[in-house]
Amino acid sequence: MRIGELAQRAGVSTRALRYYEQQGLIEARRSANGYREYDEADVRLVAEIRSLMAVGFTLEDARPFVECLRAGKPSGNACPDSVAVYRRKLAEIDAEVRALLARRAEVASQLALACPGCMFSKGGEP
Amino acid sequence: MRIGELAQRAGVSTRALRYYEQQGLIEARRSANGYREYDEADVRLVAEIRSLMAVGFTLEDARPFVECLRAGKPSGNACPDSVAVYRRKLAEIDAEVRALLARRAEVASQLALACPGCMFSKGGEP
DNA sequence: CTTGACATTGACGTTGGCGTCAAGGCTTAC
DNA sequence: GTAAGCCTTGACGCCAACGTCAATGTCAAG
Repeated sequence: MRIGELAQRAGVSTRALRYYEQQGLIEARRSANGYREYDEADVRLVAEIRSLMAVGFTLEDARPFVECLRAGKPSGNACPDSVAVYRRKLAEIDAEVRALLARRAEVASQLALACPGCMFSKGGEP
Repeated sequence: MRIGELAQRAGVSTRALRYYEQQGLIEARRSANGYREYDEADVRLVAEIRSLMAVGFTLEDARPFVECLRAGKPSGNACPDSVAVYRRKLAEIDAEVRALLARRAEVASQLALACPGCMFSKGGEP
C-alpha cells in the first residue's frame, strides 16, 4: 500500500509518517515511480507508535518498541530495552504527579488565603 | 534602579524582564539616556510573577495578579480575576493529575504484561 | 487532452519563555 | 583616550511533532 492508505488505516497524517521515517522509526521501500510502499507490518509499527504516544511517550521513547517489532518479536514490549523504557516512564510519571500535587497544594493554600470559603463551595465567593 | 539591578534583586535575567515588558506585564519609565528605570514596586511585581511561575502558571496566568498589584492592592490575589485564575488552575492541575494517573495505570499494566514480577521487585527482571 | 486524486521533496510556521549573539551608545574610572 | 561595564534594539535559536504551503511528478478515468 502507499502512504495515503497507511495513513488512513493507522489514523495518522501522511506528514507524520514521513516524519517518523525521517526520524528512522519506520522505513519504506520505493516503487518504480518513487512512491513509498508499505505492508501490513508497517501498519503494526505505526499502531505501536501511536498507542505509546497516546500514553505520553515521545517518539524517542517509542524507538525500542519499534526496533523490537522489527527484530521479529511478536510484541513491541518483549525486549529488555522496551521494559527499561516502561520502568523509566513510570518513574517520570510518578515524579510529575508528585510535582503537580505539590503545586496543587500551594495553589490551594493561596486560594484559601485569598478567598476563605472558596474551597468548600461550588461557586466560590469572589 | 536600572534593569541589571532589578534583575539581580528579583533573581531573573535582564532578557526575561524585557520580555515581560514586551508582554505588557511590567513597564518602565525611561531616564534621559533611554535606560529603563524601576522602583521597589517593580521588584514586587517581578517577585509575584516568579512565584506564580514556580507553581506552573504561565505569564498570561500571572497577568491578573500583576494588574491587581498595579491597581494598588496589597496582594496580587486580592482581586476576583486572580481568584478565578486560582480556581481555573486548580481544575487544570486536577485534570492533569487524572490524565497522568490514567497513563500511569496503562503503563504499569503493560509493564506487568511484558515483565511479570517487575512490579514488585526493585531491580526488576528484564 | 485534461482533470483530479494521488505522490514527491523542501522549507517555513507553530508554542513559551526565554538564551545568546550582534552592533552599537552611555558613563565612569584610570 | 581608552578600557570596562552598564545599557539599547533586533533578530535568530531552541524543543517536539508535526501543519501547511509551494512547486512539481505520476497515473487512471472521462
